Amino acid sequence: MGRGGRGGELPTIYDVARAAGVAPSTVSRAFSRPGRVKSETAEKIRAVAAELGYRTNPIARALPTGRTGMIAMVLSDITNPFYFEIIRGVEAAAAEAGYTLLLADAQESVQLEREAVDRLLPAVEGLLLGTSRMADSAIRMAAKQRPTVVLNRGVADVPSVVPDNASGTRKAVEHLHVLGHRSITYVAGPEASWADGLRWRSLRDAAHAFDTKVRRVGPNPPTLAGGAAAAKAVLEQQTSAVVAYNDLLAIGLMRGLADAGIRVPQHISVVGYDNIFGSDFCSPPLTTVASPLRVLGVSALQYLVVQIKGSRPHTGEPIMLPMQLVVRGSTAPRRVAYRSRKRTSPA
Amino acid sequence: MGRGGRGGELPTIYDVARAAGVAPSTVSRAFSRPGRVKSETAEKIRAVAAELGYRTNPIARALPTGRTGMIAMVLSDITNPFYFEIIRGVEAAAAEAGYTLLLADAQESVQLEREAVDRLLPAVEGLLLGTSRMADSAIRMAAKQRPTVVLNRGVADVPSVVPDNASGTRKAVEHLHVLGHRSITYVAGPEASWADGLRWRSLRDAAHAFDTKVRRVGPNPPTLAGGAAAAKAVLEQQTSAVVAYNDLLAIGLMRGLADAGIRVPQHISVVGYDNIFGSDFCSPPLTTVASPLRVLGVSALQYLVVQIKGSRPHTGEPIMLPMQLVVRGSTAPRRVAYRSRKRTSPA
DNA sequence: TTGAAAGCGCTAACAG
DNA sequence: CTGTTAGCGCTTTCAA
Repeated sequence: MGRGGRGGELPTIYDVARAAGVAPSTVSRAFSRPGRVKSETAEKIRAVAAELGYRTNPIARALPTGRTGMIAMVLSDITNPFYFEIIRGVEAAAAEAGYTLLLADAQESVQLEREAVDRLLPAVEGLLLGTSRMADSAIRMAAKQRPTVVLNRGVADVPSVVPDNASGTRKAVEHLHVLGHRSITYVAGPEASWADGLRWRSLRDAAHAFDTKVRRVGPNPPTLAGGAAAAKAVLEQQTSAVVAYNDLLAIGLMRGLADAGIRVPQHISVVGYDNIFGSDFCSPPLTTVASPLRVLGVSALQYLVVQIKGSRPHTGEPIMLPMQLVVRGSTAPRRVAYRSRKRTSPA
Repeated sequence: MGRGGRGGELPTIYDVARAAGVAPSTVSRAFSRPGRVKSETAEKIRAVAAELGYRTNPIARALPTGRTGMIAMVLSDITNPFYFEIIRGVEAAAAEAGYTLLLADAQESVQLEREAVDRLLPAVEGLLLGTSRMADSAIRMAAKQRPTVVLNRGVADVPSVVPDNASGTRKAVEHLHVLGHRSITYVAGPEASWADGLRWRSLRDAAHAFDTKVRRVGPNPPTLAGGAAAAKAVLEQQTSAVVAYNDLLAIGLMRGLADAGIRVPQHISVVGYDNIFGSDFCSPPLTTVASPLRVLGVSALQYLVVQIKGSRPHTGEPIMLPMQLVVRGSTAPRRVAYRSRKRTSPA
C-alpha cells in the first residue's frame, strides 16, 4: 500500500497538518484551486509543506474531484513525421494550460485504437484523436464520455481541427499553372484516409477552375517506400507535374524518379503536403502545401481545454486552419518534353 | 463529484456487484492481478461487467495500490528529432508491458525539467529521463523516489542506457582513415552535453590510434542553423574531413558548405551521429554513426519495468548499446586539394 | 472462495 | 476562516 518508492516516502496532507498544527482540510484548502487562499495560516502551512517536501498527490486529488489534470492524445501512427511538430504543439499548449499529456499509439490498428481510448478515457479529462481510423460512431461514443477533439478529420457532431486543404490545394494548382503545367497527376495516399479523399476532391475542383487535367495514381501507403514504388506508375502517365498526398510520399517519389533517371524539377515538378521535418533539406527541397502543424496541435489542445472548462462544444463546422504554399526546389516551369541533356546541378 | 463526463456515466464496481448479486469485493477480485480468479462466480461477474460496459477505474485503483500503470518520460527537448524514434520505441515497449506513457518536455530548461519531474513523480511508477540537463544530484534524488532510468547520459548510481559512442566513433575514424583522411575536424555540440564530451574524447582517442590529427570547432547549438553557422569556422581549418556532434549539425553544416560553394563529399567528407529521420534523404545522404534509436527506447523502458517489478537496479555500468557506421554519400576518398572543376552530379 | 469492513490521500459539504 | 465528517472507487486484510 501507500506511496510506493524505495525510501522516498512522500509526506501527505496529514503530515503537514500535524507539523503545522492544523486540520487536514485546512491544508487541503491552502493548496486548492481558486486563487489559493491567502490567510496567514495558509502561508504558514505552505511554508511547512515546502520544508517537508510535500506535493499534492494528483491521483488522490483526482478521485473525489474527477480532475486528473491529464489529457490523452491517441495517434493513428506515431511513426508518421506529420505528428512530430503537432505533438510539440500539443505538449507545449498542454503544459501551458496545466495539463499533462498522455500519449498512445494505435499503430494504424482500429482495434488498438479502441483499446487505447477505452483504457485511457477514465483517466483523463479530455481526448485528442489524431487522424483516427475509428468509425464516426465510435468517435461520437468517446466524445459522449469525455470532451473530445478530432485532429485532421471531420466527424459530424464532434469538434475538430483541420487544415484548410481546399484552399491550400488551390494555391498549389495555381502555382503549377503559372509554371505552365496543364496536367497534374495525383499520387494518392491510403484509401481509407479522410484527408486523402479531401485532397483529391480539392485537387479536381481546383484543376477544373484552372483548366488543368488531373489523373490519379494509387492508392499508396503514405511512406517513403510507397512513394518510391509509385514512381513507375507516375512515369506511365507522362505528366509534367505531380501532387502527392503528403511529403513523405513526395520525397519517396523523388527518390524513385531519380533512380529511374528522371530529374526533379527539370523533368517533373513535385508538390507535397504538410511541410514535415526534412522537406526543406531533401533533394531537391520540396515545394509543399504546408500544414500549420504546430498551430494545429496548439489549437486542438486549446479547443479541448475550453470544452473541459465547460463550454458546450460548438460542433458545427470544423475549425479550419490556413495552409500555405511553400515554394522550394521541386517545382519549375514546364519543359515541352523529356530530353536527355548534359547534367548540371540544380545550382 | 463522481466520474465527470456529460452523460457517459461509467458504471462502478458497485453497479456490477448489485447486478451480479455479489459483494463489491468479489467483483474487485474478479478483476485483480494474479491470473484473474476463475471461479464460476468470477466468470459470471465478468459477463455482467462486460454487458454493463464496466471498466476498472485506473485512478481509483491507483490510490490504494500505488500502481498507476503510468511511466513518465521527461525530455530535455522534444523538438530534437533524435527523440522521434526513441519515443516510438518507448511507447511501443510501454504498451507491450501494459504501461501508459506520460510525456513532458523541458524545453532545455533545468527549471522546467525539475518542475515536470516533481509534478509527475507522484503519479507514475517509473521515470525515464532523456538527455537530462539536471545535476547528477537532482537525478539521484528523483531516483530515490521512483525507479528511474537515464537515457543517453551516465549518472553514477542511477541505471542508464547509452549508445556505445567510443566504439562507434572508432568505426567512423577508421572509415575516414581508409578513405585517406589524416586530419579530422570535430564540430562540437553544446558545451554542457554529456554526449558531446564523450564523443570528443572518443574521437581524440580513436584519431590517436589511427595516427590522425584532430581539431575542434565549437561549441555549437545542435541544430540545422548551428551547423550552417559552423561552416565558416570549418573552412578556416582547411580540413578534408569533418565529424559533427550529431546529424542535425552535420546536415546544417552541409548546407552551409554548399552555400559557400564547397561540395560534399568531393571537397570535404562529413560524418554525423545518430542516424535520425532524414539523414538518408538529405543531400548528399549522410554517413553517420547510427544510434540504435528505437532499441535505445525499448531497452530503457524494459530496464525500467524490470526495476518497477522489483529488481534492485544494477547501477554499475550503464547499459551500452552498439552503434553502427552507416556509410552513405557524404564521405569519399580524400582529394589533394580543393579545386574548381566542372560540376557533375554525385550520380 | 466469499462477504464485511477499513482505508489509500484528498476534497467538499457542513457547522462553528 | 477553520475544524468535522463523509465519502470518491477500488483493494485488502480478516473472518466466515
